[in-house]
Amino acid sequence: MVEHYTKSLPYELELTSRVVHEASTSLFKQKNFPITHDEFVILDCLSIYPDIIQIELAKMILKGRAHTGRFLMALEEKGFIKRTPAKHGTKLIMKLSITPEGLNVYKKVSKEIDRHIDALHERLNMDKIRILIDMLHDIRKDAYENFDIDFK
Amino acid sequence: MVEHYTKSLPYELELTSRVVHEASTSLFKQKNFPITHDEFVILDCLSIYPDIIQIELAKMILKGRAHTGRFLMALEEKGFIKRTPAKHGTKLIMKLSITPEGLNVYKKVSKEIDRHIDALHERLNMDKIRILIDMLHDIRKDAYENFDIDFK
DNA sequence: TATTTATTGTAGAAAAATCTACATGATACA
DNA sequence: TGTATCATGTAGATTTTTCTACAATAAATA
Repeated sequence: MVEHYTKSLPYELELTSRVVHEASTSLFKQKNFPITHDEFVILDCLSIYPDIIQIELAKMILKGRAHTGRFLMALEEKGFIKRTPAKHGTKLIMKLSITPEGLNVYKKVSKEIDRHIDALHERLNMDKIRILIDMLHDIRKDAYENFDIDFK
Repeated sequence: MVEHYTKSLPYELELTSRVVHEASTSLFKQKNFPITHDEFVILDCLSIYPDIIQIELAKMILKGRAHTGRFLMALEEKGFIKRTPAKHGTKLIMKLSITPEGLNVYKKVSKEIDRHIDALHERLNMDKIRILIDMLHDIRKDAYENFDIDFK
């Protein structure tokens, strides 16, 4: 039994996430990347799922639909993605695609971030990381089952 | 090596933390607790470290000093804590103490939260949790060593 | 054909989180 | 004694995040 909330796993997660977020922000600022951390996440998603639709993207990054739209707007204004009408099965959707400039930026930022993640992996041992990530999935599953969570 | 940032441990942490945060918010709302999640965290810290000073508290919860002051203001307005001048070694500081009403609320909320944390523990196995928490500490340590992080 | 549903764009407002700045009182120290 | 430092209180502004709302378009369906 854990005595205090601030020593519990959920709170430790919160703290760690905040620190990691701060580290990220600091890196993006220091390196003067032309995108934000959130925008990078979107580029990463698009590079994995080239055919993802906006609603799915929103679910994936756990942001609201409108909010996600804003990120996309910003990315498009910067010329890093394009939104073009396309067929998705029978439905018409806006296909999100990374532009060549977007891909450049994405690769540049990725490279930098990979360096840090690799360093982390060297410290932490890959098997444990695998276990950890599985646990994180469990925790999320648990939360979704027991609480009313939606991210609209 | 992890191929994509959104599959990496740092990002998984971020996602999980967001979900947990949402779950928390949902619980506090549903149960109509008279404090917010952040305020609960502060009560928890105070119950562990009754002699903590504001600056240390701020560091502990990873918020800025002024921001922390605001939380304390709110808690004091609600009558859940008191701030009284006191000696801290040779220095004069404001001693933060939980009022009886504050303690009641803290206990009530704790009890509810413990139920959920216990449930999580049943699913996750205590040894693994220990390992996980240690890893989280490592990750934070890593971040502090490699980035310029301060939370002012 | 008329209505409903799905996907998206985008503005505006609101809420939450954070930062900057200044002030106070007291001790430390040069 | 004068200056620096520490811990604090608190206002105001800014930034970030999120939500609400409305509009448009096209496909599904009744």
